[in-house]
Amino acid sequence: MLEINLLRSDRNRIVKALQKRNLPTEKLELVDQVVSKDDLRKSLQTELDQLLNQVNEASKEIGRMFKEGKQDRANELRNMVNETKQRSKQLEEEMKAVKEEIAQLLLDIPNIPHESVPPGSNPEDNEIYKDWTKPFPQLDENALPHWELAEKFNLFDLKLGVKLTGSGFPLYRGHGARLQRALINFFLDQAISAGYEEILPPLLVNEDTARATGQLPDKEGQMYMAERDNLYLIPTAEVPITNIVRGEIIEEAALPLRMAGYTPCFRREAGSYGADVKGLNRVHQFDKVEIVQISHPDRSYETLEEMLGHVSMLLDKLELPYRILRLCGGDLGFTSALTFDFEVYSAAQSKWLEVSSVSNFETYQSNRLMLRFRSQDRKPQLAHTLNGSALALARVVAALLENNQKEDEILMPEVLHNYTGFSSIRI
RNA sequence: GGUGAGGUGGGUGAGUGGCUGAAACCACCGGUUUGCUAAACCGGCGUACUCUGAAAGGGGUACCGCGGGUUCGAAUCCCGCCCUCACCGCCA
Repeated sequence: MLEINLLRSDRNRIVKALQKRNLPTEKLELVDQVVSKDDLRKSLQTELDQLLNQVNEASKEIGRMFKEGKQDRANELRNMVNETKQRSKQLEEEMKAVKEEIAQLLLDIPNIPHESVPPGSNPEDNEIYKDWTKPFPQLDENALPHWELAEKFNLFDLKLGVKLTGSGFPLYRGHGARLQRALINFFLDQAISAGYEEILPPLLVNEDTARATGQLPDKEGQMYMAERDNLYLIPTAEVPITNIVRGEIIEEAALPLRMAGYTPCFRREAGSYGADVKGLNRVHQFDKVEIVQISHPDRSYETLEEMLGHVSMLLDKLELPYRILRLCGGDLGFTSALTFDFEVYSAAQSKWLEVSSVSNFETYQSNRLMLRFRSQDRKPQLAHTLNGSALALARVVAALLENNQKEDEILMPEVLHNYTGFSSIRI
């Protein structure tokens, strides 16, 4: 959520920045609606506070009267207070309603794009922030896409996944399973040496948690739910990890907080069929190591750079061709101020696959989370939150398999040898 | 799942209807003292909203797990929920 005070004090800049997202004009009008609703809220607040003050004062007086034995005067006051209370009850209800309306409106206003976000409405307008300049892997004419390699080398089985669960739930086996485990460990080790604290969070979260990071109410349909217990399967480790600091006030000296965690991720992802969802390109369950930072507002863009560096380093070590995109206004996530996507080139499909998304949410998340830090002048202030995938496994695996295939084996990048226990996959 | 006890500020913990936004102690911050450190002493020390003020500040309201209720008045009484601990049951 955006802060109302910001909408109030910097209205024109915000509306202008929001235009980059290609919002329909009625969305832009929400800004003014929120502010005027909030004006109403303020005046109700003032009036209500005054009434309650009257009640409090009178109640004290009644106590005194009783002590002094002035029953009549006390009863008089009692009647007066009862009247005042009726009015204050009304006001309270009005207040509650107005507050809910404001909250609802705020939920519909996306984050303000960073000034560097390019205008544009669809993925073609994303800016190539860093392109791949070296040659792509040269494959044989009869090179196979990863889902065929999987069959040939017995690495994962989508049909078995269907048998056990349903489509989009891959079952990895043999070298395929070991490669998953190797990548997870590799990514975690890299995060730890970059100073992240390793977190192994719960995979199911309650409603409060899902709400605080914005999965509810907007993306309710994207999550699997355990209805009997009112719990949600996490779509990303971002949800439990960011919620660790929900409602906290952190000492400034402790910033930045660096946390990283491996979890499976569950996504319902209704819709969309065809080539884009073949093999491991898009699945309902996949593994991911997520990195999260809680940063000082003055330094959050340095933090973002640092995280980009971390993800680049991982891909360099895996020897995968990749490019970095700066998302345009139209493609930018609802809650993000600036997002960079990492795409890996999967040579047999001749396709760029998104393997990481690194974002700075500025105070948009922390405002909802009530996540603050104590600044030098002792005043609590909203912190900035950032996160990124480092990395999502399924598509990395797709690219590794496709790019490194030889006639009767698939070579593993050197950095993984100690993790996999093998340097190539053979039949 | 059953029974019992309990959830108070950063921590320990007092508080069973008005004088309690909350004692005391610890931690923390500022000061005095001191060659330095420590001790001692003095002072400060929650959050949100709101009004007022140029600001410093001052006033008000709410918050003692969460939500409702009783009452002129609730941390304190009543109801529902959540959670923690102990014992029993079950269990990787």
